[in-house]
Amino acid sequence: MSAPARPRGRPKREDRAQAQRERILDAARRCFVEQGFHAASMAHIAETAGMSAGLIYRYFDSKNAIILAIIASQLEERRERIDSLRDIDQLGERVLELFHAWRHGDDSGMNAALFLEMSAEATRDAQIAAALAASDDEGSRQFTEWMRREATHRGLQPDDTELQARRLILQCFIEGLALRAVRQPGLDPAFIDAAIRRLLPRVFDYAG
Amino acid sequence: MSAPARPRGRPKREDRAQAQRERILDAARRCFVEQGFHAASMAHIAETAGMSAGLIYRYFDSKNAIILAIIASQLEERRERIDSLRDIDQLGERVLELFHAWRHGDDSGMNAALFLEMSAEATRDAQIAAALAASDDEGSRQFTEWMRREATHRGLQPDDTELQARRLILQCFIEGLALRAVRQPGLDPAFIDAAIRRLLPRVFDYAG
Amino acid sequence: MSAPARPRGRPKREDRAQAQRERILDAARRCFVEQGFHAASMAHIAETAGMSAGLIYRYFDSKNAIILAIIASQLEERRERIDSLRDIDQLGERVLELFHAWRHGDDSGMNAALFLEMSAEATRDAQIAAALAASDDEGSRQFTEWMRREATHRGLQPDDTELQARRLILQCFIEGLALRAVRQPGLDPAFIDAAIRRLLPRVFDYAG
Amino acid sequence: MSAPARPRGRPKREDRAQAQRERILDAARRCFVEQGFHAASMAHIAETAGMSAGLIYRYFDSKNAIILAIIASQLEERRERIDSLRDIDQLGERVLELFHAWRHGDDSGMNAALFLEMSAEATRDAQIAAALAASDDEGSRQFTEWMRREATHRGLQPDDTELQARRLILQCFIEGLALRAVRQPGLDPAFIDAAIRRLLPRVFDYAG
DNA sequence: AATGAATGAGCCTTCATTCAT
DNA sequence: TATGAATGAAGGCTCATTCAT
Repeated sequence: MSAPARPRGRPKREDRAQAQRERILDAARRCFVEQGFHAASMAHIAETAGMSAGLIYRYFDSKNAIILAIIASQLEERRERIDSLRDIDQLGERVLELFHAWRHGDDSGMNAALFLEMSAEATRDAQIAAALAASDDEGSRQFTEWMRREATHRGLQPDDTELQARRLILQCFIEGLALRAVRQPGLDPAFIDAAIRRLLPRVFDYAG
Repeated sequence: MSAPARPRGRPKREDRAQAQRERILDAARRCFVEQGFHAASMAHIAETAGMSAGLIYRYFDSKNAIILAIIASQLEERRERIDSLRDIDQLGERVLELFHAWRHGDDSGMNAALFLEMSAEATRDAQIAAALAASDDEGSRQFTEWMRREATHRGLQPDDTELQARRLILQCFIEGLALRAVRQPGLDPAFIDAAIRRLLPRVFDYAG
Repeated sequence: MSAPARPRGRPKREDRAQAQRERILDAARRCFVEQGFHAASMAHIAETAGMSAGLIYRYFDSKNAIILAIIASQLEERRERIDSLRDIDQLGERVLELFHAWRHGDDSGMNAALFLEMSAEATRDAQIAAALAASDDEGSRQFTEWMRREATHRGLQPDDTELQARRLILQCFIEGLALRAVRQPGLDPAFIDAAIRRLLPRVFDYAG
Repeated sequence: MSAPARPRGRPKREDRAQAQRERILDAARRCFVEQGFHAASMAHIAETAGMSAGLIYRYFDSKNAIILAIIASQLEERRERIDSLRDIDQLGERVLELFHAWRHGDDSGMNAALFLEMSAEATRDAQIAAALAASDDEGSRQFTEWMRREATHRGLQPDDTELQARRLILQCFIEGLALRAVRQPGLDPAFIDAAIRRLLPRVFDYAG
């Protein structure tokens, strides 16, 4: 009864450590975005985080551990993003928002270049590959569930094959937007909006 | 008979130099695919190319110059790919072929991880960004032209806005497949084929 | 009854400090044996001692001070070992016991590798060199005295030159056993026992 | 026929590489003697060798490889020392010479502190332990053979147990001298000579 | 008295690049 | 043209030591 409480008094130790970890992750994200995983040095990350290089190693075992932590945090965000997805009308907005976040980065450090690089890195790092695969699996399941609920809500009963095809199309389209965000930073969002409005009704079989 | 008949009396000098450059680029492509831009060392590239590290610098100013040259060569390939695109029925096949090449690599060293990494690199390197942007522009124009010809051939006259939306959707979908190739190397091609067969008719407004 | 009766009213302060010092020295000995002087980290010593790294510095000025203290404590042990040496028949047993202690370590942390390492360190550290030299001097004197008593007891009167030669031979043999303990950890003690039984009578001129 | 010759012309490549390796080993030996294995930095070794730190890695895989190479070279020397051992009268001289070399170092870098430290290191490094064990085995065999020849020459036929005991006594004595060389650098060689003259006849059962 | 967060110097190693041959 | 030895600048990481709490 008294254990999980401790709201008052002193959060201290644990909390501070967590704050430091966040500080490091924030700095690392910024550096990775600017320079890439390999080009960003621990010294630069430390400087960005406003601490000594050695101190980072009290909170992370290695540079690779930082990369993995960043990946984990981004996966967490994606989970929340899908979780909070309401009806189908909101989907388009959300995709557009994602494009914005990818281009400019948001508070959470979501960024398209980082997304691409970590994906490429999966080819060479088994830990990263495993983390991404696990996350993709969960994300797919989550999104498929959402699609099913949506369809039911509209009185439809699409079979699983159908749903999986829709999911793959959407997933590729959205992830393809990450590439656009990176390679065509000046791309007009209105243009993307138009494409979304054209694509979604056709994918979900309803009159746009 | 004796080779493609080099214009007589012509400087064989330049040919040799060009051959050396190709040899280096081939080796570099292979190394970059295996290890990534930054992790691949000049020594390893030289070894793969069967020459000394120093010699590479007679043909390329720096490691970065090699990266740029590889990007340029890949753009060239894309041009050819679009150029040789025939009717709309072929489009699906081609996309599937591309997915295969991305996953397993083909002779030309086309590879999804490399594609992602070079895209991410554009964020940090102006030269790369410019090269990619120029190529994307050309590719878009090329593909739009192809779509227009196709439509005309089928007795339609889609307006430009329409065509651009279609192009963006397709581009994102295809480039998104690069991410799938990298993050989900075990993905069944038949599944992708199904998605393509579902997507294309809807994008191009014809009965699949 | 209540412990060895600490002089009444005396500062228990100093006792506690002494206890802490011992705790640290014990831990350090263990770590040095396992990893060597330089490879053993203060953090590891602290952990082994069950205290924080910072606290060690309240009791020792530096890592080097710990090393010196350990050396001093081992010299003290040697003094006791020679002091308690009875007749010549016991000498062989004692040497064998020493070999065992060197190989497996005993409570006091006596260990051959540590012995060798501290000897080598004397080459580079004047303080260590001085401490070892002083101790060796005392040990030699002590042992020579013991030999003289022994001889007298058996009705002999060996001259000093004679005694010094014997001492040097024995000292080298015994210290050489430290090297064997380290380089040949599987060496059969019975074999060493045989060598001892052969050597001692010849060195001390009596019928084994 | 022509292969192994190549005395004239250009030794070049191979020879230069070997010379560089020697240069590095010499420098490393000096540094290790001065500062110990762990305390000696690659930078310092490089400086002593008159080259850049990076270059060392063209000739040795790691710092540890240098240590192993030094050990190997010292073992080689020992082999030659035993090989060239003639009659028993020479043995005493040789032991004394060894003591000198240990104290002052000779061309080959033989040095007692280094000998002790590498022995201690065997406790923690399996590769070193294996190298030393193999060498000790060979050395013992070699020396036992020499003793047998010697005995035969003098018309004796000691059994193997006998020879092994003698060998162990001598080995310990000699290796113990290494400790003396380190801990008592001012020790008078005449004194050691006396001990040797007293020990050898007793160990080999002849009238000194 | 005790903690452990924090620092900064230094370590081993790698690598793009240059240059004498 | 071609080699590969050589360099020097980092890079990731460790650790003795200090200090605020």
